[in-house]
Amino acid sequence: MTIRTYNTLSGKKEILQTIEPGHVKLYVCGITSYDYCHIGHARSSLAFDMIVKYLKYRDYKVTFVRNFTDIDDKIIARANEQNTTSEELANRFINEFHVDMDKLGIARPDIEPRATEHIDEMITMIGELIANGKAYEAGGDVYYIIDSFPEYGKLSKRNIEDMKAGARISINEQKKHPMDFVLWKAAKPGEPKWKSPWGDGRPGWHIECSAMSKKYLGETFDIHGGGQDLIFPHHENEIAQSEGANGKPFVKSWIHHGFVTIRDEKMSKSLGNFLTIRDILDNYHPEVLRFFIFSTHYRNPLDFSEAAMQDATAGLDRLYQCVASINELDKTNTRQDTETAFGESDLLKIDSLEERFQQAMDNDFNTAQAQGVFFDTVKTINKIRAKLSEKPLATDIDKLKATTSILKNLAAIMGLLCEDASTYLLTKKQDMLTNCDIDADAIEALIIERKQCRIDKNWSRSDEIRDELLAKNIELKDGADGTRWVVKSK
RNA sequence: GGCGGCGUAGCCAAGUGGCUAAGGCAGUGGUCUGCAAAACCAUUAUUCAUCGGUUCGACUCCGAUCGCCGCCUCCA
Repeated sequence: MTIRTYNTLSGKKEILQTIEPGHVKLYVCGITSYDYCHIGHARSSLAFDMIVKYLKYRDYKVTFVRNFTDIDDKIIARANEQNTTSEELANRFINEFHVDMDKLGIARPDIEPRATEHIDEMITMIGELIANGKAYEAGGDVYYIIDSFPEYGKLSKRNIEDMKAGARISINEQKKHPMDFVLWKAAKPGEPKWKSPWGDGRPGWHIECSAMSKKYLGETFDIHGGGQDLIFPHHENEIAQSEGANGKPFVKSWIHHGFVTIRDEKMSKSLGNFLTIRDILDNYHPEVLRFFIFSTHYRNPLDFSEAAMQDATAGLDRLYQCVASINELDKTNTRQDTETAFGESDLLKIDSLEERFQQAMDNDFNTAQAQGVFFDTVKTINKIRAKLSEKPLATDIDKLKATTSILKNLAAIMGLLCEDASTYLLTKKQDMLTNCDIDADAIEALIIERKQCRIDKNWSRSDEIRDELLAKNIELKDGADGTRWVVKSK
């Protein structure tokens, strides 16, 4: 089996063929660090975290580079507002980014290069572009000559003439062609600046990724990723820069993920429909966010809502409850005969779990389908669990435990089921209890009272207790081994 | 205006021309329960925005129409 990924450049799903056998070199555009991260950033980080984890699971070596843009107009403007330096501001939000990523359980990339630490590499590349006749200096700025790169537009599938018609390009007297983009910006008074052959200034946005990817991954590498909004102009310009300077293909395959929307609109500060990762984690377990993000394919838009998060919570709980119920099985009272609870079709489902998971994930990382495979398996496990007699077959228990173990390993690729199941459920229960009008001891006391009522067949008082607790969101579950309680979600 | 994408059940969401159109949430009926809950079983799209076309056969390919979204300025 082979992994196939959708390549924005070709517009098709393609078989993953790495330049160096068994080694994927991946570059992802990271954040501009001037504010807290929102759930769109979370989607980006989570998508590539999942991709890296899956590639490793499929035995690829992965070199993963994700940059920080720590110098740009927004950073300078925000630093001025806050009476600080752009360096301090950028560093502060890089730290906050790491705090959020750690909470989400996202593994660090192998290399996290910062733009300001690669000014020399950028200056070198800009020099090469000027030497190749693909850039010019004008008043301390350096611009890329769009017309010198005939393939300009090949990623975003647009042509220069059409874009001129769009007429939303700001007029800049310095530019020879309105679409020429800046490689180096002359410093304005009071702005951070670096020395260069064209005078003091700072790099344009796009050049950093060309320079840093070259340094860490080479002139041509396997996969470059980012959000769909980066296709144009950022990634288009990166191609022009890198291929213009190196004379070699830049990237084999481009992966772009979709947006998180709120009420079907892209999040943006101007619309005020903006949610930070922290806002979400205040109210939801990180795995709920992960479950939600991976419930659709990474290229589709994903609409955030409280209802969707409740659905995700219910789904994740179902997975954890299944794992917990199997963990609780013990083999102290088992049989050794051959009357298995597994039917033929059950075995077929159970035994094909990993293969079906791989099929889904090999197909452009189809996490939504993979989640379907998980639930299909959970259904089978629950069915067998319900069929087990009081004295079950030892090998049946082994099989159930082996299956949940595989399930957990596969779910971990999406960062799901990473906690101990009973700990997750218990913690959740305790968290929810703090919002209830009653404590655990009082609940236990009522359960004991109700137990006696039930022995006495005093059903009215027994039901009264149950209703009383239910009014406080506590739900009772009578089982063979006594009564348990759960906090009902709203 | 140009380009890209989407439209599958009440909601969310898979579906790489041919097998019963996955799965989740919600709902309904049943099993289990003293009654419930959970779990399990069954059930919920003769149909995939609409209309045409290609094909022996299309949710899947092509064209048109309608609706929604994104990019074309910073953006994950």
